[in-house]
Amino acid sequence: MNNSEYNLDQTDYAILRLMQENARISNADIAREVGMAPSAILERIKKLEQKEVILQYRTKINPAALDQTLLSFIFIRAADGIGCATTGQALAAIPEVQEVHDIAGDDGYLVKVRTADSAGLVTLMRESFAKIPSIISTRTTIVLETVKEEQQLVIPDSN
Amino acid sequence: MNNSEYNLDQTDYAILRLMQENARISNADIAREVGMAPSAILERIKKLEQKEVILQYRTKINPAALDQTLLSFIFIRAADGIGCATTGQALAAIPEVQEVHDIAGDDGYLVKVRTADSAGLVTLMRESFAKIPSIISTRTTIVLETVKEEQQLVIPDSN
DNA sequence: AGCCTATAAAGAATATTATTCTGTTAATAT
DNA sequence: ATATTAACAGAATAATATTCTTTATAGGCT
Repeated sequence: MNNSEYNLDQTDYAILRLMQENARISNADIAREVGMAPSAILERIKKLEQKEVILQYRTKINPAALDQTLLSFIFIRAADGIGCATTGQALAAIPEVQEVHDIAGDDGYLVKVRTADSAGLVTLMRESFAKIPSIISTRTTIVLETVKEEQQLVIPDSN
Repeated sequence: MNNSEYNLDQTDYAILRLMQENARISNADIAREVGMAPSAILERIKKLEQKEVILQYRTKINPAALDQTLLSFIFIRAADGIGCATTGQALAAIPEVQEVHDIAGDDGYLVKVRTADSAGLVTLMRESFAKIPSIISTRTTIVLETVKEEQQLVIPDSN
Protein backbone atom coordinates (compact mmCIF):
# COMPACT_ATOMS: atom_id res chain seq x y z
CA MET A 1 0.00 0.00 0.00
CA ASN A 2 1.21 3.42 -0.91
CA ASN A 3 -1.41 5.52 0.82
CA SER A 4 -0.41 4.23 4.22
CA GLU A 5 0.71 7.75 5.03
CA TYR A 6 -2.84 8.91 4.70
CA ASN A 7 -4.62 6.00 6.32
CA LEU A 8 -8.09 6.44 4.94
CA ASP A 9 -10.97 4.14 5.75
CA GLN A 10 -14.31 3.51 4.09
CA THR A 11 -15.95 6.38 5.94
CA ASP A 12 -13.34 8.76 4.58
CA TYR A 13 -13.94 7.41 1.11
CA ALA A 14 -17.66 7.93 1.50
CA ILE A 15 -17.10 11.53 2.59
CA LEU A 16 -14.66 12.16 -0.24
CA ARG A 17 -17.01 10.62 -2.76
CA LEU A 18 -19.80 12.99 -1.72
CA MET A 19 -17.62 16.05 -1.49
CA GLN A 20 -15.77 15.43 -4.73
CA GLU A 21 -19.09 15.62 -6.56
CA ASN A 22 -20.48 18.54 -4.62
CA ALA A 23 -18.13 20.69 -2.61
CA ARG A 24 -21.01 22.68 -1.15
CA ILE A 25 -22.83 19.73 0.37
CA SER A 26 -23.63 20.46 3.99
CA ASN A 27 -22.08 18.68 6.91
CA ALA A 28 -25.52 17.62 8.00
CA ASP A 29 -26.25 16.01 4.64
CA ILE A 30 -22.99 14.11 4.67
CA ALA A 31 -23.79 12.95 8.18
CA ARG A 32 -27.19 11.71 7.08
CA GLU A 33 -25.79 9.85 4.09
CA VAL A 34 -22.94 8.29 5.99
CA GLY A 35 -25.08 7.59 9.05
CA MET A 36 -23.00 9.46 11.60
CA ALA A 37 -23.27 12.56 13.75
CA PRO A 38 -22.43 15.90 12.09
CA SER A 39 -19.76 16.59 14.68
CA ALA A 40 -17.93 13.40 13.79
CA ILE A 41 -18.08 14.26 10.10
CA LEU A 42 -16.71 17.71 10.80
CA GLU A 43 -13.75 16.23 12.67
CA ARG A 44 -12.97 13.95 9.79
CA ILE A 45 -13.22 16.70 7.20
CA LYS A 46 -10.85 18.88 9.20
CA LYS A 47 -8.44 15.98 9.49
CA LEU A 48 -8.65 15.36 5.76
CA GLU A 49 -7.85 19.01 5.14
CA GLN A 50 -4.95 18.94 7.59
CA LYS A 51 -3.50 15.79 6.07
CA GLU A 52 -3.82 17.45 2.66
CA VAL A 53 -6.03 14.73 1.35
CA ILE A 54 -8.49 17.46 0.52
CA LEU A 55 -6.54 20.15 -1.30
CA GLN A 56 -9.16 22.76 -2.11
CA TYR A 57 -12.75 23.54 -2.86
CA ARG A 58 -13.29 24.96 -6.31
CA THR A 59 -16.17 26.38 -8.26
CA LYS A 60 -16.11 25.45 -11.90
CA ILE A 61 -17.17 28.37 -14.02
CA ASN A 62 -18.38 28.18 -17.59
CA PRO A 63 -15.52 29.50 -19.73
CA ALA A 64 -17.98 30.84 -22.27
CA ALA A 65 -19.50 33.12 -19.64
CA LEU A 66 -16.15 34.79 -19.23
CA ASP A 67 -15.27 34.82 -22.89
CA GLN A 68 -12.53 32.28 -22.67
CA THR A 69 -13.57 29.79 -25.27
CA LEU A 70 -10.29 28.89 -26.88
CA LEU A 71 -8.42 26.03 -25.26
CA SER A 72 -4.93 25.13 -26.44
CA PHE A 73 -2.19 22.74 -25.53
CA ILE A 74 1.35 23.90 -26.12
CA PHE A 75 4.46 21.79 -26.09
CA ILE A 76 7.36 23.83 -24.94
CA ARG A 77 10.94 22.78 -25.33
CA ALA A 78 13.17 24.41 -22.76
CA ALA A 79 16.84 24.81 -21.99
CA ASP A 80 16.52 24.08 -18.29
CA GLY A 81 19.31 22.10 -16.70
CA ILE A 82 18.33 18.63 -15.45
CA GLY A 83 16.17 18.90 -12.34
CA CYS A 84 15.93 22.64 -12.79
CA ALA A 85 12.36 23.83 -13.19
CA THR A 86 12.75 27.55 -13.83
CA THR A 87 10.84 27.51 -17.09
CA GLY A 88 8.00 25.57 -15.57
CA GLN A 89 7.67 28.03 -12.72
CA ALA A 90 7.70 30.99 -15.06
CA LEU A 91 4.95 29.37 -17.11
CA ALA A 92 2.90 28.54 -14.03
CA ALA A 93 2.94 32.20 -13.01
CA ILE A 94 0.90 33.18 -16.08
CA PRO A 95 -2.80 33.30 -15.15
CA GLU A 96 -4.03 32.06 -18.52
CA VAL A 97 -1.88 28.98 -18.09
CA GLN A 98 -4.00 26.39 -16.32
CA GLU A 99 -1.61 23.48 -16.34
CA VAL A 100 2.11 22.92 -16.62
CA HIS A 101 3.46 19.40 -16.82
CA ASP A 102 7.06 18.37 -17.05
CA ILE A 103 6.98 15.54 -19.54
CA ALA A 104 9.27 12.63 -20.18
CA GLY A 105 11.30 12.26 -23.30
CA ASP A 106 11.47 15.74 -24.75
CA ASP A 107 13.01 17.81 -21.98
CA GLY A 108 9.97 19.97 -22.37
CA TYR A 109 6.63 20.96 -20.88
CA LEU A 110 3.06 20.37 -21.84
CA VAL A 111 1.06 23.48 -21.08
CA LYS A 112 -2.70 24.04 -21.12
CA VAL A 113 -3.86 27.55 -21.90
CA ARG A 114 -7.22 29.27 -22.04
CA THR A 115 -7.75 32.48 -24.00
CA ALA A 116 -10.63 34.36 -25.56
CA ASP A 117 -9.68 33.49 -29.11
CA SER A 118 -6.71 32.91 -31.38
CA ALA A 119 -5.81 36.58 -31.23
CA GLY A 120 -5.62 36.30 -27.47
CA LEU A 121 -3.41 33.27 -27.79
CA VAL A 122 -1.04 35.11 -30.09
CA THR A 123 -0.91 38.03 -27.69
CA LEU A 124 -0.24 35.72 -24.78
CA MET A 125 2.61 34.05 -26.58
CA ARG A 126 4.10 37.34 -27.71
CA GLU A 127 3.70 39.13 -24.39
CA SER A 128 4.25 36.39 -21.83
CA PHE A 129 5.97 33.38 -23.34
CA ALA A 130 8.46 35.47 -25.25
CA LYS A 131 9.71 36.90 -21.96
CA ILE A 132 10.90 33.50 -20.78
CA PRO A 133 14.36 33.24 -22.31
CA SER A 134 14.85 29.54 -21.62
CA ILE A 135 12.10 28.59 -24.05
CA ILE A 136 13.63 27.13 -27.18
CA SER A 137 10.56 26.33 -29.24
CA THR A 138 6.82 25.77 -29.02
CA ARG A 139 4.27 23.65 -30.80
CA THR A 140 0.62 24.58 -30.36
CA THR A 141 -2.38 22.30 -30.62
CA ILE A 142 -5.82 23.87 -30.77
CA VAL A 143 -8.80 22.18 -29.15
CA LEU A 144 -11.86 22.10 -31.39
CA GLU A 145 -14.20 20.67 -28.81
CA THR A 146 -13.88 19.43 -25.27
CA VAL A 147 -15.82 16.23 -24.68
CA LYS A 148 -14.86 15.84 -21.03
CA GLU A 149 -12.91 17.94 -18.56
CA GLU A 150 -12.87 16.79 -14.96
CA GLN A 151 -10.40 16.27 -12.16
CA GLN A 152 -12.47 13.62 -10.45
CA LEU A 153 -10.47 10.75 -9.06
CA VAL A 154 -11.61 7.17 -8.87
CA ILE A 155 -12.40 6.49 -5.23
CA PRO A 156 -12.12 2.88 -4.03
CA ASP A 157 -15.43 1.11 -3.57
CA SER A 158 -17.29 0.67 -0.28
CA ASN A 159 -17.31 -3.13 -0.48
CA MET B 1 -19.08 41.46 -26.48
CA ASN B 2 -19.59 37.75 -26.56
CA ASN B 3 -20.88 37.16 -23.05
CA SER B 4 -23.93 39.30 -23.69
CA GLU B 5 -26.00 36.17 -23.18
CA TYR B 6 -24.80 35.98 -19.64
CA ASN B 7 -24.87 39.64 -18.74
CA LEU B 8 -22.59 39.65 -15.75
CA ASP B 9 -21.71 42.77 -13.79
CA GLN B 10 -18.93 43.60 -11.38
CA THR B 11 -20.85 42.18 -8.44
CA ASP B 12 -21.15 38.86 -10.23
CA TYR B 13 -17.46 38.93 -10.95
CA ALA B 14 -16.69 39.59 -7.31
CA ILE B 15 -18.85 36.66 -6.26
CA LEU B 16 -17.30 34.38 -8.87
CA ARG B 17 -13.83 35.44 -7.85
CA LEU B 18 -14.48 34.47 -4.25
CA MET B 19 -16.27 31.25 -5.06
CA GLN B 20 -13.78 30.10 -7.66
CA GLU B 21 -11.08 30.17 -5.00
CA ASN B 22 -13.16 28.65 -2.25
CA ALA B 23 -16.34 26.85 -3.15
CA ARG B 24 -17.25 26.38 0.50
CA ILE B 25 -17.24 30.06 1.39
CA SER B 26 -20.45 30.97 3.18
CA ASN B 27 -23.09 33.21 1.76
CA ALA B 28 -22.64 35.47 4.75
CA ASP B 29 -18.92 35.85 4.10
CA ILE B 30 -19.49 36.69 0.47
CA ALA B 31 -22.07 39.26 1.54
CA ARG B 32 -19.59 40.85 3.93
CA GLU B 33 -16.83 41.00 1.34
CA VAL B 34 -19.05 42.36 -1.39
CA GLY B 35 -20.91 44.70 0.95
CA MET B 36 -24.40 43.47 0.29
CA ALA B 37 -27.13 41.59 2.12
CA PRO B 38 -26.87 37.78 2.24
CA SER B 39 -30.29 37.44 0.66
CA ALA B 40 -29.17 39.41 -2.38
CA ILE B 41 -26.06 37.30 -2.73
CA LEU B 42 -28.11 34.14 -2.55
CA GLU B 43 -30.37 35.36 -5.33
CA ARG B 44 -27.39 36.07 -7.52
CA ILE B 45 -25.75 32.74 -6.87
CA LYS B 46 -28.94 30.92 -7.76
CA LYS B 47 -29.20 32.94 -10.92
CA LEU B 48 -25.60 32.17 -11.80
CA GLU B 49 -26.31 28.47 -11.33
CA GLN B 50 -29.45 28.68 -13.42
CA LYS B 51 -27.71 30.51 -16.22
CA GLU B 52 -25.00 27.86 -16.07
CA VAL B 53 -22.32 30.38 -15.37
CA ILE B 54 -21.51 28.29 -12.33
CA LEU B 55 -21.26 24.71 -13.54
CA GLN B 56 -20.36 22.79 -10.41
CA TYR B 57 -18.70 22.79 -7.02
CA ARG B 58 -15.79 20.39 -6.78
CA THR B 59 -13.46 19.20 -4.09
CA LYS B 60 -9.93 18.69 -5.30
CA ILE B 61 -8.44 15.58 -3.73
CA ASN B 62 -4.76 14.80 -3.51
CA PRO B 63 -4.13 12.06 -6.08
CA ALA B 64 -1.35 10.63 -3.93
CA ALA B 65 -3.84 9.99 -1.12
CA LEU B 66 -5.78 7.72 -3.45
CA ASP B 67 -2.76 6.11 -5.04
CA GLN B 68 -3.22 7.71 -8.41
CA THR B 69 0.14 9.26 -8.96
CA LEU B 70 0.75 8.59 -12.62
CA LEU B 71 -0.55 11.20 -15.00
CA SER B 72 -0.40 10.62 -18.75
CA PHE B 73 -1.49 12.34 -21.90
CA ILE B 74 -2.45 10.13 -24.79
CA PHE B 75 -2.94 11.18 -28.38
CA ILE B 76 -5.49 9.01 -30.00
CA ARG B 77 -6.06 8.80 -33.71
CA ALA B 78 -9.56 7.71 -34.54
CA ALA B 79 -11.56 6.64 -37.53
CA ASP B 80 -14.62 8.74 -36.72
CA GLY B 81 -16.46 10.31 -39.58
CA ILE B 82 -16.34 14.11 -39.73
CA GLY B 83 -18.49 15.60 -36.99
CA CYS B 84 -19.01 12.18 -35.49
CA ALA B 85 -17.75 11.93 -31.92
CA THR B 86 -18.34 8.30 -31.04
CA THR B 87 -14.74 7.66 -30.05
CA GLY B 88 -14.66 10.74 -27.84
CA GLN B 89 -17.78 9.67 -26.01
CA ALA B 90 -16.47 6.17 -25.47
CA LEU B 91 -13.27 7.61 -24.05
CA ALA B 92 -15.16 10.03 -21.81
CA ALA B 93 -17.06 7.14 -20.27
CA ILE B 94 -13.89 5.70 -18.77
CA PRO B 95 -13.52 6.92 -15.16
CA GLU B 96 -9.73 7.13 -15.25
CA VAL B 97 -10.02 9.45 -18.24
CA GLN B 98 -10.20 12.98 -16.88
CA GLU B 99 -10.19 14.91 -20.11
CA VAL B 100 -11.03 14.29 -23.74
CA HIS B 101 -10.34 16.99 -26.29
CA ASP B 102 -11.05 16.84 -29.98
CA ILE B 103 -8.00 18.47 -31.49
CA ALA B 104 -7.39 20.21 -34.77
CA GLY B 105 -5.16 18.83 -37.44
CA ASP B 106 -4.82 15.17 -36.64
CA ASP B 107 -8.42 13.91 -36.63
CA GLY B 108 -7.64 12.66 -33.18
CA TYR B 109 -8.15 13.24 -29.50
CA LEU B 110 -5.94 14.39 -26.69
CA VAL B 111 -6.79 12.44 -23.57
CA LYS B 112 -5.65 12.95 -19.99
CA VAL B 113 -5.52 9.86 -17.82
CA ARG B 114 -4.74 9.18 -14.18
CA THR B 115 -3.69 5.75 -12.97
CA ALA B 116 -1.81 4.28 -10.01
CA ASP B 117 1.33 3.50 -11.98
CA SER B 118 2.53 2.36 -15.37
CA ALA B 119 1.11 -1.08 -14.80
CA GLY B 120 -2.29 0.52 -14.23
CA LEU B 121 -1.90 2.48 -17.43
CA VAL B 122 -1.11 -0.64 -19.41
CA THR B 123 -4.13 -2.39 -17.92
CA LEU B 124 -6.35 0.55 -18.72
CA MET B 125 -5.23 0.60 -22.32
CA ARG B 126 -5.59 -3.14 -22.70
CA GLU B 127 -8.93 -3.40 -20.94
CA SER B 128 -10.69 -0.18 -21.89
CA PHE B 129 -9.08 1.48 -24.87
CA ALA B 130 -8.73 -1.77 -26.77
CA LYS B 131 -12.50 -2.18 -26.65
CA ILE B 132 -13.05 0.96 -28.71
CA PRO B 133 -12.76 -0.32 -32.27
CA SER B 134 -12.53 3.11 -33.92
CA ILE B 135 -9.16 3.81 -32.32
CA ILE B 136 -6.45 3.54 -34.93
CA SER B 137 -3.36 4.34 -32.93
CA THR B 138 -2.17 5.94 -29.69
CA ARG B 139 0.86 7.85 -28.55
CA THR B 140 1.43 8.18 -24.83
CA THR B 141 3.28 10.93 -23.01
CA ILE B 142 4.13 10.39 -19.37
CA VAL B 143 4.13 13.31 -16.94
CA LEU B 144 7.18 13.39 -14.70
CA GLU B 145 6.02 16.25 -12.54
CA THR B 146 3.04 18.56 -12.50
CA VAL B 147 4.03 22.14 -11.80
CA LYS B 148 0.52 23.57 -11.98
CA GLU B 149 -2.93 22.07 -12.42
CA GLU B 150 -5.89 24.40 -12.08
CA GLN B 151 -9.09 25.21 -13.88
CA GLN B 152 -9.20 28.76 -12.59
CA LEU B 153 -10.36 31.28 -15.15
CA VAL B 154 -9.17 34.84 -15.39
CA ILE B 155 -12.00 37.00 -14.09
CA PRO B 156 -12.19 40.58 -15.40
CA ASP B 157 -11.00 43.19 -12.92
CA SER B 158 -13.23 45.28 -10.64
CA ASN B 159 -12.06 48.59 -12.07
C1' DA C 1 -5.99 -8.61 34.96
C1' DG C 2 -5.63 -3.63 35.71
C1' DC C 3 -4.32 0.77 34.14
C1' DC C 4 -3.17 4.32 30.88
C1' DT C 5 -3.54 6.63 26.57
C1' DA C 6 -5.29 7.74 22.26
C1' DT C 7 -8.93 7.82 19.06
C1' DA C 8 -13.58 8.09 17.40
C1' DA C 9 -17.91 9.32 17.82
C1' DA C 10 -22.45 10.70 20.02
C1' DG C 11 -25.17 14.24 22.06
C1' DA C 12 -26.31 18.72 23.73
C1' DA C 13 -25.87 23.67 23.70
C1' DT C 14 -24.98 27.87 21.35
C1' DA C 15 -23.31 30.68 17.61
C1' DT C 16 -23.84 31.29 12.65
C1' DT C 17 -26.04 30.67 8.44
C1' DA C 18 -29.36 29.80 5.00
C1' DT C 19 -33.65 30.78 3.32
C1' DT C 20 -38.01 32.86 2.78
C1' DC C 21 -40.94 36.71 2.72
C1' DT C 22 -42.17 41.47 2.56
C1' DG C 23 -41.40 46.08 1.38
C1' DT C 24 -38.69 49.69 -0.93
C1' DT C 25 -36.26 51.77 -4.60
C1' DA C 26 -34.86 52.67 -9.19
C1' DA C 27 -35.00 51.98 -13.94
C1' DT C 28 -37.73 51.21 -18.05
C1' DA C 29 -41.52 50.93 -20.72
C1' DT C 30 -46.44 52.12 -21.80
C1' DA D 1 -48.23 59.70 -14.92
C1' DT D 2 -48.50 54.76 -14.10
C1' DA D 3 -47.49 49.97 -14.52
C1' DT D 4 -43.87 46.62 -14.57
C1' DT D 5 -39.74 44.53 -13.51
C1' DA D 6 -35.39 43.66 -11.30
C1' DA D 7 -32.39 44.21 -7.49
C1' DC D 8 -31.78 44.70 -2.97
C1' DA D 9 -32.38 45.39 2.23
C1' DG D 10 -34.17 43.81 6.47
C1' DA D 11 -36.56 40.84 9.52
C1' DA D 12 -38.08 36.31 10.98
C1' DT D 13 -37.44 31.48 11.31
C1' DA D 14 -35.56 27.16 9.93
C1' DA D 15 -31.44 24.78 9.44
C1' DT D 16 -26.45 24.32 10.13
C1' DA D 17 -21.96 24.71 11.92
C1' DT D 18 -19.17 24.48 15.74
C1' DT D 19 -17.69 23.66 20.32
C1' DC D 20 -17.58 21.07 24.41
C1' DT D 21 -18.48 17.21 27.28
C1' DT D 22 -19.11 12.43 27.79
C1' DT D 23 -18.93 7.66 26.40
C1' DA D 24 -17.06 3.73 24.10
C1' DT D 25 -13.40 1.13 22.10
C1' DA D 26 -8.85 -0.52 21.06
C1' DG D 27 -3.89 -0.99 22.06
C1' DG D 28 0.05 -1.01 24.74
C1' DC D 29 2.29 -1.63 29.10
C1' DT D 30 3.36 -3.18 33.91
